[in-house]
Amino acid sequence: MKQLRSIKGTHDILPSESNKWQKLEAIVNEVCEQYGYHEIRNPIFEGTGLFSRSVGEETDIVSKEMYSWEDRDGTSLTLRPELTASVTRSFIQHNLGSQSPIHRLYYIGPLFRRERPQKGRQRQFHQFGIEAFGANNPEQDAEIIAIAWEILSRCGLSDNANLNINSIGSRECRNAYRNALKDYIHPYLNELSETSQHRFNTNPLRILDTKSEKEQAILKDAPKISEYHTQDDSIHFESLIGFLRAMDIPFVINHKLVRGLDYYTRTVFEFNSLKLGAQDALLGGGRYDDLVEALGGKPTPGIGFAAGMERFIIAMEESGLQLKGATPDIYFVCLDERGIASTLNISNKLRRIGLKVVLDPLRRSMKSQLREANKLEAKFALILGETEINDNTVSFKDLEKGIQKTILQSEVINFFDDLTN
RNA sequence: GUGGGUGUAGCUCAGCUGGUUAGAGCACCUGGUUGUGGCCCAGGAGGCCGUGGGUUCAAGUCCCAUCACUCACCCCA
Repeated sequence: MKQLRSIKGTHDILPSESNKWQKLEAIVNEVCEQYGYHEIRNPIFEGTGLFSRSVGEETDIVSKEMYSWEDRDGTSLTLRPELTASVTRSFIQHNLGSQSPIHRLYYIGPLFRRERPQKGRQRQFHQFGIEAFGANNPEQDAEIIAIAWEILSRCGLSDNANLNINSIGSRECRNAYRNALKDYIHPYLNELSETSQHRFNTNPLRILDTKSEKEQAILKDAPKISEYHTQDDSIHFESLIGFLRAMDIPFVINHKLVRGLDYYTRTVFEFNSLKLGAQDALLGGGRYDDLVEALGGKPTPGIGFAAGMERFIIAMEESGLQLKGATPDIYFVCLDERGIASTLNISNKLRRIGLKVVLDPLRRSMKSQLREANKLEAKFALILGETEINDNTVSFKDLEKGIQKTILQSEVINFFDDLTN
């Protein structure tokens, strides 16, 4: 039989890694709550239409990367390839907008895209992200970016990440700009790559972030989207820039930053890591003022970001982060079958006063058990053997200092209470 | 989907131009007198050399195929 292994592009997060994940999740939870954002948990799969309508039929994500299948009743279902669509669906479905004018949400969870795996890119991967519905003022944009910056900082990544921001304007701005850009590109159309030629018709703005040097050269003198901003677009963007400066968040304005999902309006931004390979986008997001309405809700502005957790973890490791898992306070060494019941009983009482207690279910020798205690970096050992059983005592050993003493079994809890206070 | 690189023990790797029972370090297990960890010492376990074909007296080593992993294109977080 062929050896069982995880599916291509999926991976197991083993205990040696999971402490990093827990650390990252703890930072996300803490920072989001500090800003008044609350967690939302959505289903892993949704109706396929949700994503084609929000993310965009022509995007790569929808057109070639989704895991979709037909359910038994014939409806098309899809493993979620991103979360803004789900959160927005949820926002509309539960009519959250009428419960309060502002909704600030965050999420952590797995996503699925059928891409060729490489460093920082998996088929099942994880993102955390936030979404704020209801406010179209630039201070909301600033708050979103500030949260991103704060999380990056607490993960030790802010020194090695660049923030790029741009405004792709409102709908009327983009319509005008799209025409101007097409007029500019049209004479060079034959020199463009096949994908760019295709995008010329489907989504010409995407041509802007091509990596092809030849195409970049052609685009050098292309019109800038900022020249087509409406007055409100300009005010919004300028205000945001002022707010970012006020918060000392460093950024670069990148006129060519356009993002791959169709629902963005006005502010778009991206944090790129210097510590990653080709997949260097750590976190990206933007405003989506038309999305709620497009999915059938009342017109409601929104803005959010999503961050790649695998990429965060890699970048944190590259930055030299060493995280130790939790180590036991006490390793309970039991040397006699008659003592097992007492060992279990005392251990539970110790755990109830908040201590981490580990014991050996293999009935191994003293030497083996203490070696294990040492390996686990336990602070103390408790030893229960024949003599202790006869005396109703237990031996206490400080494994760092090597000091040992005998205490009555009835006094163990008090002893540790005193010791740890 | 398209390229490049790599597949030998749990991990990191060695194995010269094909030649006996395939090695090291780390990790793991057990011991080093009655019940005491780290260091040290001794021993042990663990490999169909990714898989399938081929060439050869002989293949971990050469050839072909295939699969997997990986990096890059692409895409994005």
